[in-house]
Amino acid sequence: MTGLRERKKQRTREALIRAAIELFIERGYEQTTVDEIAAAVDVSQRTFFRYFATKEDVAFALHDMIEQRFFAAVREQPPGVPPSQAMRIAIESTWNGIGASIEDTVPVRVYMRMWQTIEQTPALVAVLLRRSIDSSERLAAEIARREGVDLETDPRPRVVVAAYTGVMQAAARHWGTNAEVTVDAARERTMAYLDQLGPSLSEDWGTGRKD
Amino acid sequence: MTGLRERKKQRTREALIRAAIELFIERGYEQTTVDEIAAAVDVSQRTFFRYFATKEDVAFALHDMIEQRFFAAVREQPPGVPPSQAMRIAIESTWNGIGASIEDTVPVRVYMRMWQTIEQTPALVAVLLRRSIDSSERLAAEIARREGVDLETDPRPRVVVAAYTGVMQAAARHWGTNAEVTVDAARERTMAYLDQLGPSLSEDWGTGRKD
DNA sequence: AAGCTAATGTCAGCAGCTGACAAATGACAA
DNA sequence: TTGTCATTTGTCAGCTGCTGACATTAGCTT
Repeated sequence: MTGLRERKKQRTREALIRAAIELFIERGYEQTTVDEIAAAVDVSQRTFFRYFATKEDVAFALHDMIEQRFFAAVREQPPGVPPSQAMRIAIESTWNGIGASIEDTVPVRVYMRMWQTIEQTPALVAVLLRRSIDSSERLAAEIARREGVDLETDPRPRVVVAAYTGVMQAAARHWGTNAEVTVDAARERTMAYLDQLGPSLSEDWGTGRKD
Repeated sequence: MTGLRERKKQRTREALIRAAIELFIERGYEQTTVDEIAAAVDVSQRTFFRYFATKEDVAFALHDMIEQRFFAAVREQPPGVPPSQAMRIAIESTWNGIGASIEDTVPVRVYMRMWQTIEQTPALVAVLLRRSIDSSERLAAEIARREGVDLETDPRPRVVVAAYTGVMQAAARHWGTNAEVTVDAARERTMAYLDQLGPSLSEDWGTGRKD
């Protein structure tokens, strides 16, 4: 189907991802040199940087694949489903299909461990959040399209998206710092947090306030 | 009052901040080398790194001062004020007192321009967001304390904070990319976004949806 | 004035990343 | 099959952010 050249490139790319993630998990992101990753795949350092613009990029390769699925899930929601619900459903379905997204490259357990490595590495957390801005913008555009409102004049698309991604990030942070997380646990935690969004904004939390 | 040594250090520090920010605004963050900043203050590069651990840190020096004020404003809110309202008030009051926070070091207009530089520099955006995680955590702790709930078992403190900071970041992003922003405009934009939080989460946006 | 300590300078070196050019390796046609 | 062409890879040299080690300077103390 595709030429030998294409396939070879694809293989090199996946090999770099696997080698990098293995090393990152094993000895930490900052403790791993690009030279080491390149050496593990028997490729020059310069070649690594031709596949990935930065060392960070290879750390997010799996994440990128999964995110693609999420967007597809949002687009699949029939019109009429309100924004917050569409996002909720897409989030849940992405969690459920996470295996299908990456299993060709790496088992899911490896992804979960890489995720923890990300959460525990400040430099990677920074990059993660930066990337989520771009995603948020794209997502807001999709919501605006669905609802037939103008993204430039109506703040609501960006606001819902901001609130949701903010809450999701908080959830991810929470389970990302615990030991040995399963997909199920992560999904549950995420959904639980989302369910709290409405109640948390209400005036009265209805608990014994100490004043 | 304080020794000559102390004062000299303080002066060096402020000189570095001023020089750095001037250069960042003028020719961009990435286009400015640490050597240039150090040279502008007539100090060795090594000395720069003794004042600021990273080049990024000096870019956020002003931001840090203002954030301190924000936390003070939150703590000043009397008990009984619900979390979302306390945050709202503190945000507004921080905007109003922004001059008092930094005017000793740099005029407010310079801060606004530096802010735009940050927003337009992906690497700095990343750092900004990473820092906001730490702030969020501290803020959630403060909210939990005010409301007398347990931060570890009750997700609501982190969820409100996440929603609020998510929305604020979206607002900042919006005005941070426009040309020549005033404090007033920025504050208005921020508050407008926050006001949309509730409505945006409601099921029906009540607009002509095209389906 | 002498001695102590904190701040600064100098230098050497590592890691991430890039440009330039040469070498190797698939693709494709004669 | 071979020769040409385009793409990919390797090599090398160099810049920038950042750090450790050690020498030097400058403020503080008695």
